Amino acid sequence: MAKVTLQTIADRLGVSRATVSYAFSRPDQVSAELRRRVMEVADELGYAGPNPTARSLRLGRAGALGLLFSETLAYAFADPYAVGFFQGLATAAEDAGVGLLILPLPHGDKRTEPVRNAVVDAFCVVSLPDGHPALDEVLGRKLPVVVVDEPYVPGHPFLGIDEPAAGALAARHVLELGHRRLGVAMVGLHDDGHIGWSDVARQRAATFEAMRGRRAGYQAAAEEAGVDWARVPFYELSRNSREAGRQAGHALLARHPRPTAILTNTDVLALGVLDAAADLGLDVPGELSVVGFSDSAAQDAGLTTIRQAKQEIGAEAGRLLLAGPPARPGRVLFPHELIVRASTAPPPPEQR
Amino acid sequence: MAKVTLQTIADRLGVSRATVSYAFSRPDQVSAELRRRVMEVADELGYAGPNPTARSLRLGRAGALGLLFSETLAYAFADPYAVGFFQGLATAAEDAGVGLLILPLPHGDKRTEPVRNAVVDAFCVVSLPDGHPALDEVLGRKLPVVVVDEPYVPGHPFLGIDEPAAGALAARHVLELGHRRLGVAMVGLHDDGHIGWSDVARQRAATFEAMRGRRAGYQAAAEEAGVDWARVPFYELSRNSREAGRQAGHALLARHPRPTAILTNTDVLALGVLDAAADLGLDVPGELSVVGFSDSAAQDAGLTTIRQAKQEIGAEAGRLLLAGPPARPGRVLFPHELIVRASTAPPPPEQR
DNA sequence: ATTAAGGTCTTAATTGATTAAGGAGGCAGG
DNA sequence: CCTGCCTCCTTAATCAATTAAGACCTTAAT
Repeated sequence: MAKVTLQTIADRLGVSRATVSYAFSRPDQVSAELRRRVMEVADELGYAGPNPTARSLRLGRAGALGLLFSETLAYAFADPYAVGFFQGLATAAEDAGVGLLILPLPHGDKRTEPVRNAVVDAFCVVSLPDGHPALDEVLGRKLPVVVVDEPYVPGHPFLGIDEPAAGALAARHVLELGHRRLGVAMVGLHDDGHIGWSDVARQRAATFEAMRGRRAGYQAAAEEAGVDWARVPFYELSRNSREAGRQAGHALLARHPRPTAILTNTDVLALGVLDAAADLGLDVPGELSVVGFSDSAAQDAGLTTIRQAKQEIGAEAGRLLLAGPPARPGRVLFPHELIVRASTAPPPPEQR
Repeated sequence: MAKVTLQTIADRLGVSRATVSYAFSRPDQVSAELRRRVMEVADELGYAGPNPTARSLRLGRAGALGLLFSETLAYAFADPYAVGFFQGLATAAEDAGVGLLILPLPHGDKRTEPVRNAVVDAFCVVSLPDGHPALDEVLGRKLPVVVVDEPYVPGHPFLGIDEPAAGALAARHVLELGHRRLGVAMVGLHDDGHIGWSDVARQRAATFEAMRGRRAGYQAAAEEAGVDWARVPFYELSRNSREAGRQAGHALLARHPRPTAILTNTDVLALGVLDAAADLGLDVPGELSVVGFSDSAAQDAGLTTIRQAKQEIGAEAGRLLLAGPPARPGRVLFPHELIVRASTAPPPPEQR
């Protein structure tokens, strides 16, 4: 019951290892009769087929794409946006017949061996904070890399949306409806677990590039409309969950004067804000407007949101990595659009 | 710019390859000075670090777990139950510092090379139909395997719930409330894309073992309560989506006499049935009771459902595969429980 | 009969590392 | 001075395959 290799079979049959290899991988190179006997002996010995690792080594292809998420996987898959992206990527991988190796980013510490030891042909990096050690590790592997959403790495393809523009689009929507008392709830700005109010300095210091840009878009649109951003209550979350959104909603809606429009970072958060509004008996959109982001969980709730092509981004990432070398570096920005549903309307008249 | 290996560095420095290997993997075996020079030259040559494939071959460990879903990945991740399971598994993998290699099951045909060539230490198989060729391929690899949900493979650990009991529990709940006019909407019985009514013969011939068992539980409970199962309208779906559930709901609710209780296979389907009820202006639970399954998307909608420990199952699967050999075969059944929420109530009095 | 062409199998190089065992040199203790 | 023990490095086996090139034999064409 020891290890069975090609050689074991070859010895049994008194032929060379090469012949057995051919019998498996190139049947026409071997007589039908011998091939039959090879298979017979293989079966008898319980041979598991040519060892994929050895094969990979010899062929120089791993047959897998490495995938790196910033978050714990358990958390990433709770986010409909991530799931959408993942579906796109998975489809591309499927079409190419390669696997998707999901790499863990160990919790707090910087143990990055999984990245160093990953048997993959290329990496797809999604939403890593600036300067995350795993990114260096990935770049050190000298394999093709594409980055999705953040951070932009000069010299490698980047896929995402124009975050400042998208943020501004969301903000401008409520501003144009006449809102002046804004509130913001955002997740994924920093990596430090902070939950609560953030001043402008902290907002600008966000370590996640995409969210930093999105927020800058909010601010730009607000200031363009004459709103003093420093006065806009800004609640930061560390988890993207409906419950977190509700918490932020309660915090924001307890302010005096109460915001008439709340911008959120994700649809899931927006749903939580809607919950908070419901808790307080506030009419949406009559007394409060809420805007989500991603159009990932917005439809059923009638949420106004920014739609981004998550699946397309995933599919394109896969294509770039699987189509060989000519993936030229630079940012590829995908379209986004404002989807107006039933969660936004002009502010009540008495609110100006 | 050719390939840089340990040997390249060794040659440059006039030392042996082994020394360079030690410099990377066992710093204490080499003088600090030499190690410094090794790193320097490695840097200079753009060495990407010890080749993981070669390393894997030599060490005999792949550092990854293979994961096989029956469905297209794009589809699997639309299912909250699958996501929950996956979270559990991912957490276990993360703790062990191994990756998760998601393998594509090519669409229609039986191209199973991805399974044959997967560089993994073990396989986790989830919800494959009876006799799926990929399963044979997996077993042929002679690696540790655990099967989740289906199909049971003698000689390998199996994780899941007691499906017939869980199905019976769901059915008995509405039967005990007094319902006699049942309707059923199920997905994932067959692999053939069929959508529409199914007679008992077809129901029993389902190729997915778990769903077959669950359905048998429904039937057993119904007959126990004196309901003629052959008369219970049974609508089969091929996709687990809210839209599919709505379609089934409309079909079932158009029957005369109209069912007063609808059992569904998944929470997502149940949500769709609720949509259909809303379309028809039916009061739930006043005029119609609906039961979901999995407690994966039921909470917000106030859905009565069967809760199963998805994450625990995933975590346990990971543990079994990563803890080495002593995973003894046999079925491990996880607990399930009935969660009664606001979607079930006694039938309206005039309905008997 | 000679040569060419196939068909079938073998030889041997190659893929890129890890690691047990051993050798050389330096230093301290007896 | 000899011995033993380190420290640092080398030798060489090993992991399990793939594949170009060549050897050998048979058959068919010229």
